[in-house]
Amino acid sequence: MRNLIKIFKALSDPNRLRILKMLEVRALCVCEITDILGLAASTVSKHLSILRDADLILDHKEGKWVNYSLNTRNGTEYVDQLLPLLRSWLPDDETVQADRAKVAKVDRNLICSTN
Amino acid sequence: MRNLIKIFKALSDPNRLRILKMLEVRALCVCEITDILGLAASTVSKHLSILRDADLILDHKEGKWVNYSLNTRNGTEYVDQLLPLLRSWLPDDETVQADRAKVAKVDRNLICSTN
DNA sequence: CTTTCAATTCGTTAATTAGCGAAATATAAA
DNA sequence: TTTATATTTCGCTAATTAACGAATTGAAAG
Repeated sequence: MRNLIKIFKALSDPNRLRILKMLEVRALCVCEITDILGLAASTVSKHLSILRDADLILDHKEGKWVNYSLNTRNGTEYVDQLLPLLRSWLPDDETVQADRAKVAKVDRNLICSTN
Repeated sequence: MRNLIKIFKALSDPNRLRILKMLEVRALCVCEITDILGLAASTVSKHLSILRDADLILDHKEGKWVNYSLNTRNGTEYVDQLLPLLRSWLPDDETVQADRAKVAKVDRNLICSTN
């Protein structure tokens, strides 16, 4: 019950849903997500930790970046069943579509650092 | 997005999950649920209104009682897909099992009023 | 070794939420 | 009509949470 509640809580925030829908396109680092959402980096980091604690996403370090990706096929029934559902949902949401258009264009070498 | 968030928020509380799992057994009135959860009636009423606003449950008046039931086949994709998943989850949860045992025994004519 | 920069942690604030009891509604029974 | 009872609404309090900026951590580059 605790785990399930943790997952539903993680899914109960619009910015976190936006992150998950962006990660359906491809893995992203924190500064790319921060740029697209337009939030403080610390806020995004917190959102990502909540999604990670719920086992919805995975993080893997790559140099000074941390890449986050969807935790598909992670072996826990809740996540394994919810992520495919989420993938089929919100295809026409304007915010989601705009976010995805940005994901396609974003270059982390331009976005991060040089500003 | 708004609707989906509303549903996930509704599912993010242990007492509300307990209510949904009880309603899988049969429809219940507010005082039966109140008795099983051991909360104030006003608190339970609020939980039920949150579940109803998310379209997860339905209410139908029957005399002085209000019966609540799961909103299966309600035609909205989120609820139609989530309720069956929820039904398959938490079968071994101790609290859920205890609640269901009480549901089987509860008689609203004994529980409510006469006390 | 020092600097740079992505990311995280910490402390604070504003907003949301679960809980309660008291008061208000609404229906059934007397 | 009056009384009893199931439910909801209201006002309050304690706890949780999302947001920010500042400070810290950790890896890469100079």
